[in-house]
Amino acid sequence: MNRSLPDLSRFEIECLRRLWSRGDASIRDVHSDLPDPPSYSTVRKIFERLEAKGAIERVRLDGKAWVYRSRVSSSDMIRKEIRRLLDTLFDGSARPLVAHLADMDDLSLDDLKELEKRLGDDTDQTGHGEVDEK
Amino acid sequence: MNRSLPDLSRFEIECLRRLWSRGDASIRDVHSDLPDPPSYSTVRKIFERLEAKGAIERVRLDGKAWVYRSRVSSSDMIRKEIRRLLDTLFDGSARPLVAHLADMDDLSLDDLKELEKRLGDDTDQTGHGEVDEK
DNA sequence: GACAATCTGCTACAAATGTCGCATATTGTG
DNA sequence: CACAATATGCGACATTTGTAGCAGATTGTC
Repeated sequence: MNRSLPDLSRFEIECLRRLWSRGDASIRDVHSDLPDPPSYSTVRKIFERLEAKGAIERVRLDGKAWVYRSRVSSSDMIRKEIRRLLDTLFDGSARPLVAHLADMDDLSLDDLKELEKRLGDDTDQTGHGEVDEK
Repeated sequence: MNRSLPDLSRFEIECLRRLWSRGDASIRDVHSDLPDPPSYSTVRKIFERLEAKGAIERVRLDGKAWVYRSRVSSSDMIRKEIRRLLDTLFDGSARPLVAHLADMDDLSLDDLKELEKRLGDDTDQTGHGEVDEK
């Protein structure tokens, strides 16, 4: 069971995402990947909290810098967040979400068609794939 | 232009939703609609903040209680939140979101098909419709 | 008109978040 | 080996959120 994924803040997720795409990485790495990064100290604090929440762990020392690794899969976390949104905005159902999405022109007819096709097979089609699964 | 919708917290949105479905309502109304309500005082504080953020306004006095009204449309706020999720989790694109949704079994092939059909006409098909638009 | 009910305006807090700076230890380089 | 660079451990705040209690004003009811 992977229950009880930690509750993460927006920025914490932002940082965690870099870890997902990088695989193991140092704070410096993540800091430089951030689009509009705050001070290095700030990112370090985020890592400290992510670690306290059990979302990441230190795997080894690279020189004098720690190399971190995500302990939660991106899929699980993404689902958790989606569920959260669904519960906050609607009553948990996904339909209205997608309807809004289409309404926002963020989803085309073609997108829908392709997703439909994908729903046929049951491979992971999230377009993400676990980047960092230990 | 309705730009600059206020940033609302989860609970603030939770309360705002009751206002959306109720139309004009008092704090007491919303408080009793809440599934697992904190103290009345707490809800009042939320209203105070929603008002400070410009998300709601007082429309009249009913007895000695204020009647509030949402100043933001549910659609706009919902879109804002969806966008926020999209930006936080993915890189702003909706496709992976829907893919995950389907993956989570929250969206069936039929749902997708119906949405597809809906995309044809361009009526509001969010299944929500503005409940309270002044 | 007296009173109980209850709404309001304030105030207070604890916890979570976002943001940093500093002093010390460690390291790679010339 | 001496030093500049830089990662770390800690501590410090300001804001935002969630939560609540109190005193005084207002109101509906008997």
